[in-house]
Amino acid sequence: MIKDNIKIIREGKIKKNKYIVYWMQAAQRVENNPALNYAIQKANEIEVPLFVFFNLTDNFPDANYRHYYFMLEGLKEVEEKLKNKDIKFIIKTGDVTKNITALSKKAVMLVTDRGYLKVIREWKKKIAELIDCRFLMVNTNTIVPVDIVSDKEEYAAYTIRKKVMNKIDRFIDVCNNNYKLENKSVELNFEGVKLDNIDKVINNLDIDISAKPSKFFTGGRSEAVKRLEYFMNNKLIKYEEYGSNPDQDCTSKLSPYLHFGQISPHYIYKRIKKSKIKADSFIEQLVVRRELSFNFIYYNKNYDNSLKNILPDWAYKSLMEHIEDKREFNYSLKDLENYETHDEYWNTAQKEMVLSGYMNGYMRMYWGKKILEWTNNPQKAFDIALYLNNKYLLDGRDPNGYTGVAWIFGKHDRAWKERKIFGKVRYMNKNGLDRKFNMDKYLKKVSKLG
DNA sequence: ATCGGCTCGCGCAA
DNA sequence: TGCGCGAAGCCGAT
Repeated sequence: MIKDNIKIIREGKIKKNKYIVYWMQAAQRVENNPALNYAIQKANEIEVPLFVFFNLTDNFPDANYRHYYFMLEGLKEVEEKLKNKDIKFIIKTGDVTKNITALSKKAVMLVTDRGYLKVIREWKKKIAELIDCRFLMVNTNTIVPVDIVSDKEEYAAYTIRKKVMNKIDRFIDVCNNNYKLENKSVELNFEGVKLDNIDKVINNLDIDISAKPSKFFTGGRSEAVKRLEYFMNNKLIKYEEYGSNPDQDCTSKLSPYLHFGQISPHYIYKRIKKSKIKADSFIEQLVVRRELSFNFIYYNKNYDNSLKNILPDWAYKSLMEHIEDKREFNYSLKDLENYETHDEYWNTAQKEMVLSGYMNGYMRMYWGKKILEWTNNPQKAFDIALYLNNKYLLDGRDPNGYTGVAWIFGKHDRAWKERKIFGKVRYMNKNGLDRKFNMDKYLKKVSKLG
């Protein structure tokens, strides 16, 4: 295990006690899970049993029926896979701080995976103050840990590219699979939530049910691997040319699985490399763009709220200089949410997201640029875009999502020719879509969704 | 169809 | 200090 891949959240002696707990949160998988591996190794070394714990929190910000359903499908697979390894898996509802604190009382140490969202980091900080055993986390969801890549918020992709690419080799092998637990019997005096019936589990949660589960995505690691193999065999070779093209279907669609940690980026990277297919532009997405997103939300605590503190000065200043510019169209959240604008391409993109939980990458840019154009205040536009993004996309509430929305407003981008509303922030329009793509084909594709 | 200019600032070469 | 260049562009000139 590589030292740099582990972070001690709370020091503390390793106590003589009943068990080790792996609190699974960001890495919802059994395979290629460095945190699980670490916990198993430690349990064997100290000669204690181990169990895996998952806290099913019903007040996770912006998470709704759609997200919970996909997540629980994935957790059901985790349950089966752990059972095959004779590792006990306990899911509990309720307050995460209380639950983890209670479990820690009999724990030799507490191991968790590394989530980067503010809400997760705050949970851990709070828990660290309440417990008295050792508490550490293992990096699982990026290949290179964000603070090893860089010690500051990066300006753009070109400033982070070298920093991350030349560290991949150091971390790529942390996710091996062949760890076996030796002490298997754990005595626990409580029962966890059963996952046999996902609908029943969801009915018992107090969550927003307005976004229904996606018919086009099934959660779980095996589904993710299936998609990866299909992508490699059929799409990867064309990815560089057609990957961003809305009239093609040329992407991996692995982002929801990566979001929930159902598949490891290390595994994807290795699998792609092993295929020997030239995949520079896919690796650019998987590694450079992805690590840039994590860098942004790790070093900028305003990632979900204040444009003033998110954007480079030139972009914020420029948008503000145009705040009084007349907007030709001005839509309410309801108009947008129900895809009722004058713009058929925009409506289609929004519809794709609402119906499927996914939106084509290029259309995500166009979609966001129009929200900026049609809203009388950039901050309001940012809030609306983030709200819709997080509500409907299965990969919403992800570092990539926050970064993608910020990009619309100039983050990680450069200045362009001055124009109305946008100022120097990059502009996009319908002509660009018509020029580059067969948009009728995209419209037809989405109309088939329902 | 293709191309240059637009415009800012980081990082690196010198 | 100067220079090259950057997530996916736009627009007008040729």
